[in-house]
Amino acid sequence: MSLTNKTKYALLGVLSLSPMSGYDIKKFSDISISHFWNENYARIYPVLKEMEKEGLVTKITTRTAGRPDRNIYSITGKGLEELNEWLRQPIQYRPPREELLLKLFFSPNVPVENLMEKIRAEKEKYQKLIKEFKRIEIMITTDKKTKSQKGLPLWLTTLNFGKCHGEAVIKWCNQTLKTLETMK
Amino acid sequence: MSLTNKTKYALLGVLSLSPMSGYDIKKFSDISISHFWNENYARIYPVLKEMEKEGLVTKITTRTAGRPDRNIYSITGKGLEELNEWLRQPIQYRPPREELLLKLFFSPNVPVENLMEKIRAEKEKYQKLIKEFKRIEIMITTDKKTKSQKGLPLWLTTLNFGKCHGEAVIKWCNQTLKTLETMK
DNA sequence: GCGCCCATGTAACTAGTTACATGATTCA
DNA sequence: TGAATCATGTAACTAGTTACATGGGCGC
Repeated sequence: MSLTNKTKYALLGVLSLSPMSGYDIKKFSDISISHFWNENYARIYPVLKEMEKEGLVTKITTRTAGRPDRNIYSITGKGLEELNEWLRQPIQYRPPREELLLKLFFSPNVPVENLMEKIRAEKEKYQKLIKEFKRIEIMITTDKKTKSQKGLPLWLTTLNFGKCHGEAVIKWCNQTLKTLETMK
Repeated sequence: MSLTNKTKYALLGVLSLSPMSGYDIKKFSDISISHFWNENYARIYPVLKEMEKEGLVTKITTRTAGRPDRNIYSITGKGLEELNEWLRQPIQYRPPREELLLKLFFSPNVPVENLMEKIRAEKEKYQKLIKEFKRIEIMITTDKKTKSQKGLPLWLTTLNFGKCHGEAVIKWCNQTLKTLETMK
């Protein structure tokens, strides 16, 4: 157990909900966890293969006429164990890389209007995101498939994180725009 | 101009404040920008060499008895130009990877107490950080060397980001702890 | 006819981390 | 006496991105 290959655990997490192909995993993660976690095909396919070797998942290939074959992966008992073991471990934080703050920090000679442009873009980005989070919240608390799922309270918790975080960023943007205004 | 090698721009940014050795850059960034940007020696030294080749910095080696040689790098006109060009570009966002949220999302079968432990740790982490930010704010607005610097208002802005963000996380932690309490 | 969707994958690359090596000096 | 600081660097590795290749089906 390495604990460092996070892609592995993300895939195990998705497969713990339902058996899926690599393609399905990508689509599912794009609509469910992409606001806080991202995976792409170039990682998904090789890692699925590795996991099969390790006995964490099993593969069944299905054929449909006129469609490419699908490799459906199911999580095994061993996979569930490894996932749960990882879930219980404390969070490992990675060094932050906030490009916006890095740029701001070194920008005393950049025209204030350019900085304000960036802050406005940031604000708009989060305004849209918050709307998106609200839409998702309504969707998953309404949809029959999701609203009775055991995971729902925790899913709402991750959405709430997005909301709190977004509101904080917008607040900061407003304060920063005021500060920049005085620097004109 | 690649725009993708962010380490390069971080180093140019630091060197735009003052000529420094790789070692100095590391120490400086650890105390000034490490809360939102991190660099380590294994990147700093090779990137400084590349930048010298590109004519973005120049190197002077100084000797002091009983000390290792120091390679002092100074930013050139070309380096300043490239830095400023980059600073004006819009922010490039990287795909998020929030391990805490990823774990939460897939944790319906993890004991609630374990989840609360994680949230409490997160809350404590940010409480400490906010204290640290306050300390830094007092320091840089008091210290003679920093308080009259042109960059000060922007530095305070990055600190304020940390404060807003930290407060939001703590708020979310409190709400989440309440939710988890009802799931016991 | 064009472009998107389905579906799997590889190659080549860039970014970033960890561990190691050296060796004198200073401080507890 | 042992740990930390000064100072530079390399090797080996892991993580992650971008671009490419394949080829039928389907909607506009």
